[in-house]
Amino acid sequence: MLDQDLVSQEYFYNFLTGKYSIAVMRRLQRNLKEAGLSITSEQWSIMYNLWVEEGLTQQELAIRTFRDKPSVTRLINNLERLNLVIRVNDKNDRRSNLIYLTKIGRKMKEEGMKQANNTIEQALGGLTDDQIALSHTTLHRVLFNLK
Amino acid sequence: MLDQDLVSQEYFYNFLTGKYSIAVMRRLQRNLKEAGLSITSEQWSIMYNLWVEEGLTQQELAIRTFRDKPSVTRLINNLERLNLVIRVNDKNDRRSNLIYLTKIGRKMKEEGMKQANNTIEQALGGLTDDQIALSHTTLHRVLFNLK
DNA sequence: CGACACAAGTTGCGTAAACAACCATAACCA
DNA sequence: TGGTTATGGTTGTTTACGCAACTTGTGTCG
Repeated sequence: MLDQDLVSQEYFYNFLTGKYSIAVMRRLQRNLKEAGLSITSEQWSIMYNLWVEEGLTQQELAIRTFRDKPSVTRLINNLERLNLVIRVNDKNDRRSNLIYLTKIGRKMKEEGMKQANNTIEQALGGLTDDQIALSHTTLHRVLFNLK
Repeated sequence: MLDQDLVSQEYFYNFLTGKYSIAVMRRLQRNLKEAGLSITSEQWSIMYNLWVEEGLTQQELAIRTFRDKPSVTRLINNLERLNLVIRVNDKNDRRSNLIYLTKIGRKMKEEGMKQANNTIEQALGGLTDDQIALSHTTLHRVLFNLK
């Protein structure tokens, strides 16, 4: 491969190294902070899934956030320390923890989603609905390919 | 915002939480490992920029990889320990370090780029050139918006 | 029933991240 | 020229990640 190919394919390599994603997550982090929510974007991703559905197992959260089990264990540890979620041992399968939001965690939903939507608007500004929809298809395929 | 909106907009929130990027970077990591290259995907992103152009400052590497200065400092530390790069103090501006590849680092280019291209092929399999080009436009805009 | 595979979660270790504070050198400009 | 500002890099702290190894509890099947 020639050097000029390296450069012309820069987009692909930016994708490989997470450049786009770093940009988006950093902005989300900043927006959350400015809104007075002291959670990280990673913690947000757990909270988001619980806002959609409570009582998920850590395993299920790992799948939905595409993180591994140890990462989820530690994210839940930190969220529990912040009094945003609690672990409830599953009576039917004592291996599992079911994760529930606390009152504070539930109350955070409104502002948390607002900042998420802000971030998305900032990221996608100037793009048409068609462009966005097509990228959706593409990224969905990427996830399917790599799963 | 209603709960069903949460779900229908799932794509956006996956983007926010870096789900796509995690998938790609993890695959790159795996491909590198299977090819016998013991570097992380983050280290790869530094090496890639040096394969394109040697003698960059850490500041310039930070901009090109969209990472902050401390991250680059530590990535270079680790790459130096692996004997893949060296810091050379700039005679003209003694604040700067110019980063050069070692022989080993240069030799790694071929296999490193091969695995990167493998990863991209795996990620984009089944997508048309048009789809890919459009996503390129979209992601480029995202970066522009958030820069 | 009991051995064995499997699944959920945790812990250990090395690496990487953001942010803030800091040092050294260079550039600016009054 | 001398003080202020800006820039390149490092260090400290907390958080997060990936992988491997481990514990505990469930399911399976001879």
